[in-house]
Amino acid sequence: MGITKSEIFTNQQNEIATFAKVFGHPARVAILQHLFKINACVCGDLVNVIGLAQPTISQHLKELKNLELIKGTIEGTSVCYCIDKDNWLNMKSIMLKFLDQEYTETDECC
Amino acid sequence: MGITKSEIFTNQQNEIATFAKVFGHPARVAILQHLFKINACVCGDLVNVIGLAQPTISQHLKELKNLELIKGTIEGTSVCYCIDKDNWLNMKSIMLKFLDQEYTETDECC
DNA sequence: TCTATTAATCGTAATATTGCAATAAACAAA
DNA sequence: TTTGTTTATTGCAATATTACGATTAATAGA
Repeated sequence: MGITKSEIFTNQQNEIATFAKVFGHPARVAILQHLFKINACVCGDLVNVIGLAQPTISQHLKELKNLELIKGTIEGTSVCYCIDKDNWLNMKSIMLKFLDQEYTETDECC
Repeated sequence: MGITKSEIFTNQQNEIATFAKVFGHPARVAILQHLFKINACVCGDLVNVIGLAQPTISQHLKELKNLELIKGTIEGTSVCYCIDKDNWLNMKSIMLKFLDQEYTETDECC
């Protein structure tokens, strides 16, 4: 039905999935990598850098803003985007708990 | 159009997005957490543990198998699933490179 | 062989996502 | 005010995802 049954999962599981989902598109990965790389705010060159239409980029930026992974400051007619460092670290710690799970190999295993 | 323009992104960006996408559903997060937790193979109790219908679980397992994050061994009438440890570590190192990007705060930043 | 058990596949409905043209909104500068 | 620049929003078409009933396939055990 295209609808995820979030209510049968824990908050932690839904949170991990929500963060992962936003990274599940290469354009959003590219946007974040660019923001890290230039090490400063981006005012408007993302459309040229990524290569998708302006409304499409704007939509991807909105999803990143919704999770507060980036923040945008209005500078005249343009908007200045950068990584929201605190929230990025918070997300990272949640994702690391998931990725770093330990698995003790046992004989029972296939 | 619902179709991702993978060709305009780097292999690395697409790879990150592909892994992230599979973690972008709480059922798959829950399946993986269960496989880590019981620390052995699971032979068929996933449907009871997760709470989704058998065809749905089977479909999620298939996606995890496609990325080789889990492997299944046939044991009589049932199938035994466990984490593919080597490939998990490989995925982890790819994801960590993305999550661990350093951001040196500068004065130019908003 | 027949029956029960388990997991995969097929088919389909409902919903979500992606992408962009067109447009709107907000502001700077002439 | 008018014009140009930049970003957000709207609306829509195409495709993807999620979920599950029905069915199939494979095998164990009676």
